[in-house]
Amino acid sequence: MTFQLDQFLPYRLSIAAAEVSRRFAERYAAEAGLSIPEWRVLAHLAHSGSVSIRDITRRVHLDKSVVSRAASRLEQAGHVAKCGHDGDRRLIALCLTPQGEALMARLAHIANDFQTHLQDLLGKDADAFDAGLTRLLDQAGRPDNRS
Amino acid sequence: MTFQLDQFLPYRLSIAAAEVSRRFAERYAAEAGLSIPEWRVLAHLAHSGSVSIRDITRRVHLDKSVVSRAASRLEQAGHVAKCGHDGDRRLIALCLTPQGEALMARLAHIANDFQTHLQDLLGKDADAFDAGLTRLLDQAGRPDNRS
DNA sequence: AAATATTCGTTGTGATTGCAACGATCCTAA
DNA sequence: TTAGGATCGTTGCAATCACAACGAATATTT
Repeated sequence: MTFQLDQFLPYRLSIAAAEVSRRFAERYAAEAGLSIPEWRVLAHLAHSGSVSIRDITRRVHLDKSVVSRAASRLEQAGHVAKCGHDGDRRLIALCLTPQGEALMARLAHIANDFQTHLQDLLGKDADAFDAGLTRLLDQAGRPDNRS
Repeated sequence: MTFQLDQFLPYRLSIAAAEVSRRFAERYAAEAGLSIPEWRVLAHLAHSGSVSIRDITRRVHLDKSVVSRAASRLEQAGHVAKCGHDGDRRLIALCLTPQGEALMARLAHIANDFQTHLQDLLGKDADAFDAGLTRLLDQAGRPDNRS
């Protein structure tokens, strides 16, 4: 039974993802000193308006403790404000401050550039690659409701 | 400037890789109680014969401290033996024990099944998806010589 | 309404990671 | 030959993560 690790899809996928993330993280770390969780929280807030930590946790694939601490750091940096939620006092409504919006505008530009760069790199395989990702992600979200 | 995190390629890639790895890790953790680094070291040894930690570090995309500790655990579990290298006494020659080979035979079967499962899931996009991964990985290995 | 269960965000904890020393060994050049 | 530098594997350390426990607030059940 032969087995070649470097032809094994989960391995290749993992290395590719780590490398792509590392490269992109370099850029927004240089721009704003953000960690990966901080970037994700910020990016999610950018197109979701006011959201609770629970919502972010669910949509952004991070543990709630990670989101909580990332949100605190973002708040301390002045990018995010924590307003109490109206109806449910357990919830916290996170939203971007004007400063956070300005930062996110710059980051969105960087992100879109990076995405374009990747699509160029993928060339003719770009569409099928993305379709494949969709299939893997659909399968992922299916069975467990993530604790 | 609109930005949708869940259409952003590095993010999608990262989630997909994490999910695929998690699923596969479930299987070999159930079979042998291995961590991801331990699995990678074992899998690399399976088709590389006797190798040093340095070699594994380079080919398997893990820090040398991680490889070192994984190798120690594998040795303690009896899957791997550390023989001194012939010419260079700085190097360590890692190789599978018979027990390690037997384990790896079972794991190779599990891995190949999983790979087949993923390819079925990808369907007609499988080839292009793999080609895309190759492009991303080629780009990755290019510029820096990884410390 | 009272009691119980569930959910929210935070915080504590053990394990793991990445990075930087460190001794030991080997290589290179004077 | 010998001194200076490079490389090997290990280990120490700070930062981070996953998971559990917790108080507070809300839902649900009786």
